[in-house]
Amino acid sequence: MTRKTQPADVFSAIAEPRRREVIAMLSDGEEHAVNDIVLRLKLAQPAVSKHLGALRKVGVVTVVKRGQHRMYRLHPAGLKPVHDWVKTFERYWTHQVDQIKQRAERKALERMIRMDDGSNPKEE
Amino acid sequence: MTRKTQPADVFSAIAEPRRREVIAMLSDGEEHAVNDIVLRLKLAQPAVSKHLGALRKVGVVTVVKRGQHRMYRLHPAGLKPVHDWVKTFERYWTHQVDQIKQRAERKALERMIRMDDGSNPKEE
DNA sequence: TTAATATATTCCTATTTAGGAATATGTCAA
DNA sequence: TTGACATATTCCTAAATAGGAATATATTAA
Repeated sequence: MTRKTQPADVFSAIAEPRRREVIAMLSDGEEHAVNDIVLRLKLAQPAVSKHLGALRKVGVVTVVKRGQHRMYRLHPAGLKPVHDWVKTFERYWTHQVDQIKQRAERKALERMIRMDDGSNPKEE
Repeated sequence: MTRKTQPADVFSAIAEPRRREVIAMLSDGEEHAVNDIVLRLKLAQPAVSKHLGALRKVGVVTVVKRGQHRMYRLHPAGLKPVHDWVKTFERYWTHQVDQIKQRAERKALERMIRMDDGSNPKEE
């Protein structure tokens, strides 16, 4: 897992494009041996093991020993924190965008009229 | 923005916890001056400017000059790539989990019976 | 113009971390 | 046991990057 310090949270874990590739490959819901991933993604074996270790540490994949292979499988629940976080912004690109923008613009206008430059931390 | 090299994509941009705090603060949909954010999040001003620069570069915030202030506003559409990506896994933690698991286990069993150790890249 | 305020940028440094090379560990087959 | 294969780990190095300090830039006020 690239030495000692690994992404501590799932947001950092998925920031790595290769790890998203690994996730994509595992998103068929099936088990895959490390070497399958090595061949498919054309990465070095240690690199794959490290990425899988990182994903495992944040709960995005699980592993079982099966013979001399370690079979990795996606554990999608590990991605739920990301989903929940970004889902709170979903409404912005659906129908409520206009309302929100209008509210913001109205308030901004108020501020301009009042000449309130924000140097007083009264908003806190 | 922390020197020259900045997160090139939105996944890396939101990996930073402070930047998610900035996003949270802007998620009221209104404009905020840099100094508002400095005061609210208790970060140094250069740090905030750098984070805002990173978020702007990936399209998560927009900025307008207003007097001597730069007013930043959330641009939620910039988060859509993350949303779209993670949304493809939504089904896993809803109702279809069992079907997928069962299919995976059936296939895994086939592999075991065939003693297919995966050393032949026939899956490609 | 000068001073004050708001923000951005540059330089520097420390930390994080991805990848390569080599090696270690573990499992199976002969 | 020995050898082949599968995977993990360690060591090293290079790149990315967060933050601090100092400075630059821009805008407004006097």
